[in-house]
Amino acid sequence: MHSRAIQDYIKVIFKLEQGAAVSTSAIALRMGVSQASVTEMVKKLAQAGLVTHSRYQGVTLTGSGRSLALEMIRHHRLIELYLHKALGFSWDQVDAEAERLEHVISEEMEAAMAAWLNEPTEDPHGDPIPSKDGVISMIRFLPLTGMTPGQSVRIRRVSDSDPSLLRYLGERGLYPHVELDILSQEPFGGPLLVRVAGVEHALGVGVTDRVFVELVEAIC
Amino acid sequence: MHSRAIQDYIKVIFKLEQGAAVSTSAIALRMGVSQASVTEMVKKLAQAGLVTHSRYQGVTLTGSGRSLALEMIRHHRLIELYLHKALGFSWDQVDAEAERLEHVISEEMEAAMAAWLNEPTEDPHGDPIPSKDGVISMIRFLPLTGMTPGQSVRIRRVSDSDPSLLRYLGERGLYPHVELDILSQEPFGGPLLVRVAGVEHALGVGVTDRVFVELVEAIC
DNA sequence: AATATAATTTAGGCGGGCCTAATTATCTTG
DNA sequence: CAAGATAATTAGGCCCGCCTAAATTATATT
Repeated sequence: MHSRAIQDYIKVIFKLEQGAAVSTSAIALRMGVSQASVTEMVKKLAQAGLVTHSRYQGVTLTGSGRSLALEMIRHHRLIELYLHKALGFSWDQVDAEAERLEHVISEEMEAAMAAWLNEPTEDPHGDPIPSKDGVISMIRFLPLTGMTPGQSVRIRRVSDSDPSLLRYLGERGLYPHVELDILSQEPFGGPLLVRVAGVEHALGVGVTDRVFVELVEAIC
Repeated sequence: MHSRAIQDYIKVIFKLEQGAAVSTSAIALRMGVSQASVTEMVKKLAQAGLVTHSRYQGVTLTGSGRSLALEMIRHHRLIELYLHKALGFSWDQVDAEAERLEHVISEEMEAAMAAWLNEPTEDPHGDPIPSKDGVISMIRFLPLTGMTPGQSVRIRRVSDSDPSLLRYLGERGLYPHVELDILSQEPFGGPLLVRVAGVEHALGVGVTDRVFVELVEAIC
């Protein structure tokens, strides 16, 4: 079994990997450790066959590295959704709890939660849950920043990195699958005016950059 | 926060402590580590104010050591019961899962499970669940070994140390709160004959030593 | 092409938790 | 009571995952 540290590194590498290899400094920044620690750990990961690495070039996940990452992400997002649906956690609390639980749950617990949730495909923030055999939706949604007045959009995903942003959104009913009308965009970095369930909100760029949407087909 | 290793040691010491101080060798045996490791860790526990220790004498939990032990035990047993009731785990599976989960759940998760379970006081094996403020039932039940024919008894607790024993008991409906009639005791270490829900079973001493009961008041 | 700057790696150290082997304290018994 | 047996401790090492400081390699600029 891979250590908790290894699991965390692999998850971070997966999230940073966008086609290209990942730099050690990017990993160090995201993990909050020194670059030297990353270099050292990367050697261990390569040793274990989880990544490929050539000195001074970046790091790339191997097949088994990717599998491990997806397993951890599946655990994490299933746990988030389970805590929300079964135990009444609010969506800003679930990430921290899942971060610790994801490393210790058994296959049986994963399966039991997935069954209870009816084999779900997305977590409370709209992030896709990989299937047991490692299939994950790769759909990219559009940032709310940049939508033009007159459009109707549906929220599909929200950044889960800041609990206070989640509380802010929650208080205004801005959850995945909720529809918005884009009313207007104030200039010079001003807010985006939107209408949700008949109520208007002025959303700053710090919000709209972290909310992702799809266009709603006009009903003709 | 105390490390997982510290939490495990404290739990073991609590379980071994029966009025008297606990020897390092007893801890080593139970933890499956060398005595040297125990000596070393005991120093750390004393340092942290969790135990008192004088060289070559045993170890005794302090107030905060006892609190920590009870907190871990509360986590463990709540998790066992939750997995059983909410996720359909069988009672022989819950211990292993709880052993890992008990170290990582938050206060919120503990509270949410306890509320969902309606503030329970015993786990699936009949072991008492300490309350949030550290109160735990100290009732000792009688080993089924030694009950005399003609008595009616109610199972109250079962040793959870052997999953195969739990499966054996489960297959025969021998759960806590089930009533038995003691029919006869075969001599020379022979089996105890009991009747459960109209069905007779011959239970070996390896079973009856690990099942604990209370007498059922006769209905006059 | 030469050099400054930035990224990466190596060197050497530290604490946690474990080990074996050697030593010391306590208990038991002739 | 002394000697052997047993229990507990110390000494010295190992692996993991982290650190800082120093060296090395890549890249960007002139």
